[in-house]
Amino acid sequence: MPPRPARKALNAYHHGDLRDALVQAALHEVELGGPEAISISALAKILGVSQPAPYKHFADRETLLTAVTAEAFRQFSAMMRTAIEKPSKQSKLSRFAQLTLDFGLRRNGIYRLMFASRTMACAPKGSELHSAAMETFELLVEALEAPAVGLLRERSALKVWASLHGVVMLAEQGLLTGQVAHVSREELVEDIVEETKLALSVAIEAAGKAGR
Amino acid sequence: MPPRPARKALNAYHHGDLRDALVQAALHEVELGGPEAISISALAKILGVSQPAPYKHFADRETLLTAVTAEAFRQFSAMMRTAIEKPSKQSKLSRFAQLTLDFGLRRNGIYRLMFASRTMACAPKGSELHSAAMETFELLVEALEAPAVGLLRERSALKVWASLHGVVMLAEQGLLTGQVAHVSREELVEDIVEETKLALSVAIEAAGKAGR
DNA sequence: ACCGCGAAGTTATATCATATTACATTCGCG
DNA sequence: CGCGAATGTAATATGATATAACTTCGCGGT
Repeated sequence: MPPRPARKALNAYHHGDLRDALVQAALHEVELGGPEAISISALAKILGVSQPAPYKHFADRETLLTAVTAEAFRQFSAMMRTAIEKPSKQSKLSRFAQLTLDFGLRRNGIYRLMFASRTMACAPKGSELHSAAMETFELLVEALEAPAVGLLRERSALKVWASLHGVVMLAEQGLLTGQVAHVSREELVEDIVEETKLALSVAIEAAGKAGR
Repeated sequence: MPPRPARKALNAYHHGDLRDALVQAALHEVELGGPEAISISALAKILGVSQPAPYKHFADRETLLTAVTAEAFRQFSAMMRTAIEKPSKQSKLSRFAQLTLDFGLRRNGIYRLMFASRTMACAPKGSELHSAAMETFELLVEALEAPAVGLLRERSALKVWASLHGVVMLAEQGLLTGQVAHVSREELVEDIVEETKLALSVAIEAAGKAGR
């Protein structure tokens, strides 16, 4: 999927690249106010075009949301790709996990768009959005650095993802209370990472013995 | 907190218990269409009152959403309370986990309202809503059936909750793919439960030795 | 060089939801 | 019984989504 031609501004009448500008501006809005903050008319005003102009590029608000979400996944993936390829003392999984936590809290609006909105739930398999999300998941599987024993690896990846997601959501919702509240979120995530690695290596060991 | 007086319908003019009726009707709508499906005017029409009538009971849409969410937590808690007190072959934790999964998928609209909406993120500590959510968390801690070793227990509860939440969200979003997709969600959850119990008992053992 | 088509804008407008204001009805209490 | 507070209605302002009909302009073919 080659990136859109990205034409330059043509003149005062034709914006030139309204479609892309809409997605970028929307991402910015979402970052501040979450998915529900996206308003077609507000975006049009920001970009200095008439209110119905966006409808030339997106059939409705939902369609725009979907495109924005897909773009968010691409940016997220790019960030993660960079992070896990950079040499480091920490394991790839640890970096992936910590970065996810950081992203989830710092850019919570976008995080919610990606992982907690109806938009994702409605994305049909094979859609641009669904594919972008699956690529992100593949990155996590890669970060596990486990030998390709299929099911085990995927299951571990799933559990890490699920746990990370849970920590982000609960933290954001102020539900990390009691003594747990005094443990840093980073430690909590590291805990999850270590537990996952341990469980995975034990499982692989067991699978190896059984297979022998 | 005693339940509201629940007055009977008085006459044609005064509805009698519009506030409660609004919350119940809203819950029904959310179950079908998720948090964003709540519309004040639609609810008014359904209940046969004028469009601005709801504003006598809720300052704005947000306030109504908050009340609906709190009610959802109460219903959820009541369901869980019943489930974990009923004698059964399965452990309390297992029943809690499986029921959560079931609730999260069957009544996903309400689940999202409770665990994936901005409403929760905005609830200040000490609010009716925040308290209701914390009570639910307390139930989970109880379901762990672990000796009161403080931090360890809370941390385990947190991880179970996070993982469960993640599985529900990922399942709903169609991201349980690959071979994992062929493992039933119930097995996945049981897996999480067993892993949690194991990790907790190991940790308690270790803590016991260290303390001795 | 021109012409015409289609892409990408515009203005105008319909519809609908939120929210407020001013007014009406009824409950319940002294 | 009568008065005030609670709870309803009618009317209206505001703002968002979405569509329709019209305008502008780039571009490709002749």
